[in-house]
Amino acid sequence: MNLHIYNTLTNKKEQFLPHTENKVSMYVCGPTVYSAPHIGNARAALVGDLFYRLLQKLYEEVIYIRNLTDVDDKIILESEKTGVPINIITQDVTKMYQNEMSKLNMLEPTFEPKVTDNINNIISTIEKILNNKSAYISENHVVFDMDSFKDYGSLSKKVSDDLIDGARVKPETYKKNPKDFVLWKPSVNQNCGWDSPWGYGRPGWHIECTSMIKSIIGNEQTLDIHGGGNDLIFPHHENEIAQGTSCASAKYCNYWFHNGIVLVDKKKMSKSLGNVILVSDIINATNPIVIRLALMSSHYRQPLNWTNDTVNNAKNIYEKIVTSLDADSSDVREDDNDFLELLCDDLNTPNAIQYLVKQAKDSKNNKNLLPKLRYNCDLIGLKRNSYKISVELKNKVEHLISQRETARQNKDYASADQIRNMLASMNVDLKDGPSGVTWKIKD
RNA sequence: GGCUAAGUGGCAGAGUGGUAAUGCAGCGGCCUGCAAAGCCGUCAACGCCGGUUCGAUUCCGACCUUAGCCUCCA
Repeated sequence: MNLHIYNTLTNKKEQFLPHTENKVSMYVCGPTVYSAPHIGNARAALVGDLFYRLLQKLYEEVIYIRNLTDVDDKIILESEKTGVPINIITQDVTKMYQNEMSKLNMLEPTFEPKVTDNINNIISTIEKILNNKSAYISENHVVFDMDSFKDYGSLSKKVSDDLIDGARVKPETYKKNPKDFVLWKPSVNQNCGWDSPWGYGRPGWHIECTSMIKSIIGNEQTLDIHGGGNDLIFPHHENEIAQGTSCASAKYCNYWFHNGIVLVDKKKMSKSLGNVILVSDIINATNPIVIRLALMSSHYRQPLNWTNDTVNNAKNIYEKIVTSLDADSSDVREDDNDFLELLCDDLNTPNAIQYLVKQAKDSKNNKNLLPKLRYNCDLIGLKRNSYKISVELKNKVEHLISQRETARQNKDYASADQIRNMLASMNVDLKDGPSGVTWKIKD
């Protein structure tokens, strides 16, 4: 089975071929840990997670790297604003992020590097770039020299002059060219800086990714897949290509994927608009697996407009699948290549979900489909929530149900309905089926 | 202004050179004390204008609209 990925580099869907047979390396830009994760962070992580799950099915060895940016102006700003020390902010947010991603059933990446653990690697990558004469030192900054890199714009398809036409590039006195970007900058903040050959300072934004990738896969290796939100294409990933090409002789990366952003009311989520939806807000109100499904409901490259309907839709689909799975307590699994094939088509999750719904429906008349349905749910990370139902709760529920049954037999429907409402308020869902009453905890 | 995408029923969202899945909502029915679930049936859409073609929603071009990027951003 061949995986096809839409490559931002070529703007085409291409067959994926790993640089080294049966070994795949993938890097996905993780969050800057300065504030609580939002739904956009979750979407990016989910796309990485789905590619990772798929690659693991297809290849023997898969390295999945997702970084944590714990050095950044925004973090320093947050610390100055709140008075909370930088390392406390980054630790707390990191914990929050990891915890929430795990609730959304994201697999742990193979590596989860942090900038603060990689300062030496970053310094040595910058030295390589300087040695290759692709950067210069100016006013205590190390600056990437865009004159040394002719392919700039290959990813974003932006022609050089357009960048200046926007007239929003602030010309800095230490830059020879407005397109040049900072690899290392001086730091006045005693709480955020490291000694370097260029004085006390800290890395620029872009260099960390390249440096951490190279430190894991090797400086002269080509990364197979690099992903992230499409708002990172320019300038972040463009700059990564520039520096990643200038610190080694190998090609930097073969395949680039970019996920669309999450819109709220058809507008980009942003703090200034005040429409940011936090992961914590929604996974407390809704089953995280439903949220996961909702995030998969549109193709990853499309913008995803987040509305109540997005969630309701996912809830309904989840219910259907779960109802079918509940029909059988077995946990036999069986490969389903038809399903895998849908995912191999550039991660076509809407199609895959459609397939699942149909499979769930068909399995009602054909129990032989259940092992495949289970396998497919596992593959995309749709797991059941396992509720710990205490003995007390179980007894209480069953006692109330038997009271209700008595009432029903006596045609005392007012009491029966009252008990059903009481159970509903305990999050217990009743169904009066042909073979008696069944109940479950609502997800 | 430049660049990149996208425009499908009430909503969400697939797909295709021969008029179009699926889910939700709606409507009608079966079932039910009622409900939920389930089942059956049903209504309804391819931005606009040209071109290519026997035939386009699907390919090509213009236009319009929307979103994103060009400044931190997943």
